This record gives sequence, structure tokens and C-alpha cells, in this order.
Amino acid sequence: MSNQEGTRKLPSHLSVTGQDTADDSSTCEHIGRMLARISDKWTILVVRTLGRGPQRFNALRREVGEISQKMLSSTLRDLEENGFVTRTVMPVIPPQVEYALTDLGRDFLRPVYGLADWVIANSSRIDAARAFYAKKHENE
Amino acid sequence: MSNQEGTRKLPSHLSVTGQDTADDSSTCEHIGRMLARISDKWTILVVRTLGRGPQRFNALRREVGEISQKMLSSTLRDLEENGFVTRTVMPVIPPQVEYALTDLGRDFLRPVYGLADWVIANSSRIDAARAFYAKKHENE
DNA sequence: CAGTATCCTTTCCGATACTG
DNA sequence: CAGTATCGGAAAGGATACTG
Repeated sequence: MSNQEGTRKLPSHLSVTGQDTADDSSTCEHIGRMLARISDKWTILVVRTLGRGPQRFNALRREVGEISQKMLSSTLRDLEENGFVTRTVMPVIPPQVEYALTDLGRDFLRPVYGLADWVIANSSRIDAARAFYAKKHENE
Repeated sequence: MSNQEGTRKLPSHLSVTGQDTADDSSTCEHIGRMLARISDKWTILVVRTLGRGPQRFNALRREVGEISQKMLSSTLRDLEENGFVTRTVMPVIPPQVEYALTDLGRDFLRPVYGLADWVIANSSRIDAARAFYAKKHENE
């Protein structure tokens, strides 16, 4: 079941999910389960922020933005469970807990940056599209 | 730009936009709003599926997988509102409605494939990490 | 400081029924 | 075929209080 790709076969610039791939429903559901675990807003933002370096809890919270302590702690717990971050408790008083990306988490940084950069670069296009859509449907 | 913790080495993963640390407060929230609109599981899967070509509603539904008609229609409406897809109604009986990516949607395909490909390529690593985490915390 | 526990409101989402 | 409308349970998520 565990089909770790031992041979580094990086296909091409085109995606392995392209049209030539047999993409049956089980594959799709598998992708769906994985995506459900990692493709939410807070996960992306937290990973992206941790990409700038290890952070302690409250510093991380300030840097991420408007995240509640509940969401940050649960997001970090999920990230730790999925092997993306490590949680290191320093035995001092007051306690310090440092979060850092693992190798897997740093690898994940690549698609995360890809997504975040795209959003930053194209947010004005989205805003324009939304304004256009709103104007077109304002009489409904 | 200045890091208050001295000369910590920032991992300069190349950002397409060249954004490093200039997004502390408002930009981060802006990214968050955008991410909240497009980074959910169904949006990613639907865009990825539409990347293989225009599709009608039920064909799309079968191809995406276990998505309800409610979620598919609302996801498609959001995608249309954000300017990622067009909705074309063919005036025939029975009605046919074709969904296709816009230019913006096709651009979005690149980070979406990046994310989906990464998930496919690394799901076994995530599974392994989860198993390890579960074993480590089984006595709790 | 770094959380957990609890309450409570909001939102999500599936199921079902109905429409052009 | 391609949806919308409505209901109800489940889950997400914020606010507050409390703990080592």
C-alpha cells in the first residue's frame, strides 16, 4: 500500500495530474482526504509563517494575524500530527515552546508559497472579477 | 526588513512576488481572506478536474468524486463569482450547462496542480508521520 | 507563557423534495 | 438535466475562564 517513490522520477514541467493520468475515483478520494487535512486557510498561513523560521506560540500568533489561540493550537497540533512541524518545550519558567518545520514541512513550503504567491499576485484580478459579477447580478 | 533577533538566516525560498517580510498585518489578513475563498478541498478538486477540459454538471460531479450536488453547485457559484469559471447554458431540452475555466482559472491551475501533485507525491510520508505520531501518543 | 476546558453561536453539509 | 429550497444534525470557530 505504501508506494513510496524510491526512484526520483520527476515527470516534467507539466503535472502528473494532467489529462494522461488514470485518475480513478479512489485516487480522487485519496487526494480529497489529504487536501482536507492540509488545504485550509489557517494551515496554509501558519506553514507559510513558519517558513520564515522557528517561532514560539504567541510570536507566531501575532505574525499570522487574526487567529484565535484555539485555532492556532489546534492547527499546530494537526500539523504536528501530520509530521509538518516539531514542538519543542524548553524547561524554563515561564515555559517556552518553539515550533519549527520538519523536512516534510519545508518540502510542503514549496506548494504553499506557490499558492500564497499566486494569491498575492492575482488578488486584484479576483477583486475585479467579483466587482464585475456583483454589478452584473445587482438586479436580482 | 530588519529581523529583531539578530542575524537569523531567513530561508530565502524564492517568492515569485519577491515578498519577504513586508506583509505583517494587513497584507496577511488580505491573504487570509483570499485563501479562505479558494483554499478549501472542493474548490481545489473542482478546479483541478476542470483543468482537464470543460464539463457539464453531472459529468463533473461524477469525475470529482464524492461531492453532493449542493456542494458542487455552491462551489461552482463561488468559482464563477471569483472569476475562475464560466457558466454557459445551452438553450436545448433537456438543458445543458457547461462549466469551463477562464483565463484566471487556468492561471490558478498552476498552484493548484502544485498542491495536488505534492499531496499525491507525499501522501505516504504523511501517512508514515501520522502512524509514528499515533504510536508515540498511544498511551494517553 | 502556553496552553486546555467550556459554552455558545455560526456555518457547513447531506438528505429530501420540488422546479424549469 | 441542472439545478433551487428547506430542514436538521454535525462541525467549525470565537469568547471567556482557568491551569501548570
